[in-house]
Amino acid sequence: MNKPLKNILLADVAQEAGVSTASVSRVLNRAPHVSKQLRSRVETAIEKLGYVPHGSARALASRRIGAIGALVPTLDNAIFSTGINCLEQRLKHHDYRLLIATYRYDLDDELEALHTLIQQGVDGMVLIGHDHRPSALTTLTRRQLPFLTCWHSIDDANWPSIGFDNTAPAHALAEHLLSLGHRLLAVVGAPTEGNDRARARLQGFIQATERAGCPIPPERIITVAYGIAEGFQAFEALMRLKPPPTAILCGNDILAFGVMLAAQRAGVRIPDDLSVTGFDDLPQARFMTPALTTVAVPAADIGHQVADALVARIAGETPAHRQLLDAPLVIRESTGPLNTTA
Amino acid sequence: MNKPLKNILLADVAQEAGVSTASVSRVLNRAPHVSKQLRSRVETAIEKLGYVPHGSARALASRRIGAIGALVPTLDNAIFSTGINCLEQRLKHHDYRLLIATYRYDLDDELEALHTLIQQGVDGMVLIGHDHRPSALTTLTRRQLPFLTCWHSIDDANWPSIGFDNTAPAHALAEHLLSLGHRLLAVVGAPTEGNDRARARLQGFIQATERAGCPIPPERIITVAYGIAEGFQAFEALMRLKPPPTAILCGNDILAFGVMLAAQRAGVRIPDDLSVTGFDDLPQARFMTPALTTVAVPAADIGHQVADALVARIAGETPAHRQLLDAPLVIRESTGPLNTTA
DNA sequence: TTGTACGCGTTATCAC
DNA sequence: GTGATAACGCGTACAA
Repeated sequence: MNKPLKNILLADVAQEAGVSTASVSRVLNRAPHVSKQLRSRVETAIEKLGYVPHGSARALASRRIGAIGALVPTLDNAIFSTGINCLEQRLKHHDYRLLIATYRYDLDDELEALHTLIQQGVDGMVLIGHDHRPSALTTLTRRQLPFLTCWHSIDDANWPSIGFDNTAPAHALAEHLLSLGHRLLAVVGAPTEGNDRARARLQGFIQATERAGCPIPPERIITVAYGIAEGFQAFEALMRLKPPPTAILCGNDILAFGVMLAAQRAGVRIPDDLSVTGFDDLPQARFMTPALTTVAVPAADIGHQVADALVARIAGETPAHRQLLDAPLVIRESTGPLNTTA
Repeated sequence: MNKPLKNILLADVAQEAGVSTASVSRVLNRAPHVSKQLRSRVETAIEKLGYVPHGSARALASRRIGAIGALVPTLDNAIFSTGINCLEQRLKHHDYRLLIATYRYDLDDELEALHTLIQQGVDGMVLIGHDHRPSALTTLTRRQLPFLTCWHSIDDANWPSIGFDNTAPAHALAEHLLSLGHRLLAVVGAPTEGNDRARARLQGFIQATERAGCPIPPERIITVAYGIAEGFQAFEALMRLKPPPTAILCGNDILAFGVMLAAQRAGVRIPDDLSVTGFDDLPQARFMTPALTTVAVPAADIGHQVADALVARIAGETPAHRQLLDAPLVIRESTGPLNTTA
């Protein structure tokens, strides 16, 4: 059963089938102008010998590796892993593999990982967001490597993108709270350094409140790392303020869950005593008690569309430079009118 | 700034530095017996020309691609994405890239993906669990490809592994409930086909209850897909039973969250009216109200250790064939004594 | 439609 | 220590 100490090469298949190596290669690559008989003879030879093409040799000769690279801040964030999951599945349909690198929101690490992936010879690259080291762009364009950014909506001639507006829904969320009568708002956001999405959301919150003549003072805007525990602690910090906020805008659902769970522990009723909003619409959001008001981020769609568009670019096509997906507000029960009887 | 229409090759570097291509290659690969001066001359030439090694050519000549493959059921499961995240980070330290393929618990897909990754030329392979098509093993061993399985504890001479016991903690969880006086137990488990971990956990539940003389009848063991919504619905189905269970054992934390949130909605108090257990210890678990009793799965550790061990195997070493990590019970507040006053 | 022969960019095996 | 040069395994003009 344990056959090949010596590897079986394309040449062996050619010999077995009694044809040239070029013909075998043609069969392998579904080239046109191959007679039925030749094809079947080659195929049986491949079957018989258990031949498997050598990826690297193939890549070297064809200048195509059959894999694309993805640079992701982290996979330890449900919304990213969902997107990547879809991206990979879709790429598989196009017969592309996925090479992943994470950089934990450190743009220098991202740049380094970019170089590594390019060196590996990826046929295309996916990056998250709009914040990158300038030299990333230089590298990408100089190499003429097809690439795409996602998760943001910034209109930039240099960076083709498939994403959604982070600011507008954030703005709408804040307006929603204001319209419910809330004036004592607070924000629990993710760190904005190297993270344009977090920045865009924060700006949405700030703009809406300033425009309404009720700006959020800096001490009511706190920045914490991604995590339930972080949201939990943020709630505690905010509720120590005098007076405590009547509504908390969170930069993402996980932080919102942390806030909600902390409130539950503290006996603070949502939305009666406190309104809370998230951003992402993770599966949990609608099952929380109360169900979380949030923004539905099209993570799966992005994964699919990025795969399609990037493959198209690799094939030499030029799909839309910028593509905007919908990220609708989902108003649920975690937000309610200001309780004036309290 | 946009230099190379013509790619810069190793030969160009050699010429620029006035040395042979062999020497450049030696410098690149940190080979011994290279004089300081030659090294620095080559390095400045590389710098000056902005040379980047060609991965495929390198792989072809060296028979080493610098990437390992991972076959994962899905990334859309926090516990896997956490593990993969750590795996990737650790691999990076060893200067290896990560090629990912998902198969949605379909073992035929897994086998196909295995072939694809092998064809890509990965230097090693990571698989989840012990359930695989037999021919996967044949392929792996015939190719003499270093590989490792994880997340399970099955002692099998064919499959080296780094994992944890799924059965014992499940057993302990059930015993914990029994010791609290519960006799009307129910199980919400994940599909067991092609998933030895789910099967092992289920067996733990069943064994413990049978041994205690209080077996769980089949209609109280329901199988649902991974997801909050699925757990939610499972709760509703189980509570329609006459009599309803007083404790529910869930196959993973996400299902448990679904059950808890459904209970909350239904006004069923946990643990007073119903005890609930999970499995995984996701970050949320300790923040739920009440905090979830569960089993802490060492996802991050597995990621790290798998990376180290696989790299060691690739380097020709033979680390432990089977390595067991701890998966401790975490008793929190979602389980309590049987309420006899109800 | 099929075959020949060369090129892809490195690494590795020799000599020196 | 360093330099020629032959692999590495396949794709693809070009010729037939």
